[in-house]
Parts: sequence; C-alpha cells; structure tokens
Amino acid sequence: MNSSTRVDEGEALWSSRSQRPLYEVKAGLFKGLAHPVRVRILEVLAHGDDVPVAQLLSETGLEASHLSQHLAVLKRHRLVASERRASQVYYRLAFAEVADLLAVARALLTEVLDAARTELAEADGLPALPAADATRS
Amino acid sequence: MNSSTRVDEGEALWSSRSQRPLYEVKAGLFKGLAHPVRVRILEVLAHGDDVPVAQLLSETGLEASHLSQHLAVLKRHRLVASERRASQVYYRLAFAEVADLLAVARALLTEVLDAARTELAEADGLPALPAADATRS
DNA sequence: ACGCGAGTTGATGAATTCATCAAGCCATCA
DNA sequence: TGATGGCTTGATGAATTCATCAACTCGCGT
Repeated sequence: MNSSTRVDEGEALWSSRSQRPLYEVKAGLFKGLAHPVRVRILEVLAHGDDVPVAQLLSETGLEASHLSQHLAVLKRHRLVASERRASQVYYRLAFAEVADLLAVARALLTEVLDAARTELAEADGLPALPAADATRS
Repeated sequence: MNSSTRVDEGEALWSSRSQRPLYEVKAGLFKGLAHPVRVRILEVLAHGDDVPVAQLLSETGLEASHLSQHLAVLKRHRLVASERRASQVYYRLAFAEVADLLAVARALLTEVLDAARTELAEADGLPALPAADATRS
C-alpha cells in the first residue's frame, strides 16, 4: 500500500475535509467491518442497546484486551459509541444504519450461499438440499 | 498468495458445508469489499450491466493485471460474474443485493460523515457548513 | 491513600493483503 | 501458422492487520 497516499488508520473514515473520494471512504467502512470479532460485536449491539463490556466479554469469550482492541477499531470508524457509567463501560451502535447494513449483508449472503450450494449440487448431480435458514445472526 | 495455512481466500465466502459461523462468513464478505478499487469496480458495475473489462480499465485508469486481480477477488467472493463474448470479457454484479449493500453503505456513510462534520464544527465553535451531498457514487 | 476490578493502550512477531512485474492463455486477424 | 490485442495467473517484497503480553488509567470500596 502506497505510503504517501496513506492517510488511513488513525482517522479511519472521515478525513477532516473529506476530499477523499467516496469509494475510498466506503472501502474504509468495509475494512472496519472486515473481521469476525467485529461483526460479532456489532450483532450483539444490534440486538440489545447499551451493552456493558462485561456482557460482550462473556458473549464472545474473548480476552479483555483483544475485545477492547476491536472495540477501539469500531469506535475509530464511528460505528459504535461508548459511555462510562459508574465503573462499567457501555457500548451501543452509533447509528441505526449499522444494523441495516448487517441486515442487508445477511440478505446478500443468503443469496450467495444459496446459489453456491445449488451450483455444487448440480455439479455433483445431486438434488438440492432443503437449505438451512440463515434467518438468525 | 501463500498456500499452506490458508483455509481462506480460495473458498472465500462459503466453505463447502457452511459449518462456519455466519459472522465469519459475513466478515469475509466485508473483507471482499474492503478495498477502494473493488468498491469502485462494483459501483461501475452497479450502473451499467455487462461491462467489458476495457471499460473498467479506462474508467479506473488501472493497469490491466492490477484490475484483473481485484476482479478475481470479487469473483472468488461471488459478488460478480463474468462471461466471455468473442474476444472481450464482460462483468456484472452476481446479485442485485450487491448494489443494495453499496447503497446502504452510502446511507450509513452519509450519517457518519455528517455527524463527524458537525462534531468538528462544534469543537471549533464554528457554524456547521451546508454539507456537500453524497448522492452520487 | 491503597488495593482492585474493569477496561484501554502500547509494543512486537506472525499472518495477510497489496502492488508490481514477468509469463501465460485465448481469440482474432494477417 | 505466427503475430497481436485482451486478460488472467504466478511470484515476490513491501505495507497492513492480527493476536498476545505487559503496563497503565479510572472508579470504588476500605
């Protein structure tokens, strides 16, 4: 990756004057979502609002620092927001659209996986299976 | 393009029996989208259907092999499909949902960028600017 | 003030992804 | 058939992202 043009990581998505082409910004957004742990976190947040880190910790079974790093990435991308109340920190999606994005992604995935399954079946001359539903998660 | 430990890349999204947790698959999808060039390509494809490589080549100004590599990534993720007619190769989105995803991403981005802009303005005690519209691309 | 629990930050080596350059295929045309 | 345009594939070093550990900050109870 071209080092001179690099303006990323630190500012992640927005880059002050936003003179950056939108497709770069968009790619940055996807990069922020491009990790299993982060997707998991967002999905948990998409369900219950204002989730304490402790809960994320137990639901994901991750080590605190590891989880925290990913939360930091999500925060840099402004996909989540956090608030400290008493001794605990609570996280939530920064925008409802984040949940929308996950939903659309799931819809697309359903298509893709389904098509792939069908293709494989055809290739093997097998009948298509009843297709497991991807309604949840 | 390593080969030993790699379980990814080759199968990208679906992994045969799909016993892989959905959030991993989803992360894989986002990974496939996580690059400026690939976003650009998808946006071009989202507009005109059945685009010849030559057009992508000129619209992006990329070197042929570079473009091709990204097209290959998109194809592995099954986001695009290609077809060879005579001497040229044509690409198109594999599913309409891909365009949906891009659209939702743009909507989210609008929110994020807008919020960020507002925040910055407030921090500087400046009045919010008229906000450039991100309707296109 | 001291000790802790709850999280976050920093540093570092390992694993991935990128960009580039050199070859390699496939049609089409001379 | 040999040459060419139009793409794709492979290989490799450079740049990034990840996972892990250790150190550190913030509140709260004693």
